[in-house]
Amino acid sequence: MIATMARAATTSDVFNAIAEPQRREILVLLRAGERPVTELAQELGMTQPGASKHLRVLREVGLVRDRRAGKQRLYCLDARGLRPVHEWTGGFERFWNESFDRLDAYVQGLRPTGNTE
Amino acid sequence: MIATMARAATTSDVFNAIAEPQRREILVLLRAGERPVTELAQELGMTQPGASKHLRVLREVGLVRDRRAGKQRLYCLDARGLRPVHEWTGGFERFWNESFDRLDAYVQGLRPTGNTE
DNA sequence: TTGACGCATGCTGATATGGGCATATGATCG
DNA sequence: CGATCATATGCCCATATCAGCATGCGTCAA
Repeated sequence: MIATMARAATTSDVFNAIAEPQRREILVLLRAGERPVTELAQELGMTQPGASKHLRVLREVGLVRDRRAGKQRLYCLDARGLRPVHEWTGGFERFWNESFDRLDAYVQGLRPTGNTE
Repeated sequence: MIATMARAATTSDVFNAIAEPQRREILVLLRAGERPVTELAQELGMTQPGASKHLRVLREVGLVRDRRAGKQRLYCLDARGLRPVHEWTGGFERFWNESFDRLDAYVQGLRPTGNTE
């Protein structure tokens, strides 16, 4: 393993897990309660295998848990893993609240990412 | 664009930008104030080209801005882009605060009293 | 102008990823 | 047991990504 390691495995980090838009959508959907794979896949317009793969990643970082229910497997949210992310970003709160010296003016013409959900 | 698109470009999404541990470290360092590339590279134990590349990604999603200062190029934080992330994760706050009905028990590594609802 | 310095880029190699698809695995029912 | 739904996996492909290295480019000093 002198390898070059292109990137830390997505499966090992919550930050990476939620870097995927579709995985974020899954999490949002699961706020409404546990759901079987097929239903999630359908509501998000992805294939069943696709949903399963994303769910696996989410499960491996602990953001979701699964439970057997007959033939189905119900996935439910375990958002505790998101807390570190919330806190980490929170560490920058004062930097977007305080109107920087001249930062505000400087950046006036920029367009924030604005990707809210 | 018939492509299979393996993943949304990192450069287009803040979530992706902060999925990289080293980039997060850069952001943390920049809270202390603007810094030239070489200094960042040195403090984070990465090569100068490496730092430049990460800084580029951060710049393209708007998390940092740069300013010429003689031969140097000073990078400074613009954390506003982190706000959406903070808010998105915040949308899950109640899920890690409220002690779920039986979630708490369930997850604490034990079996519920057979009370499966 | 010539260097030296500071930083950005381009290129390569190894690997991680996500999507599509076919198929294995599991569980339920007749 | 065999048929069938519900999921998980394995494979392949195209692409994204990261690290290392060499090099291009702009700036400042002599």
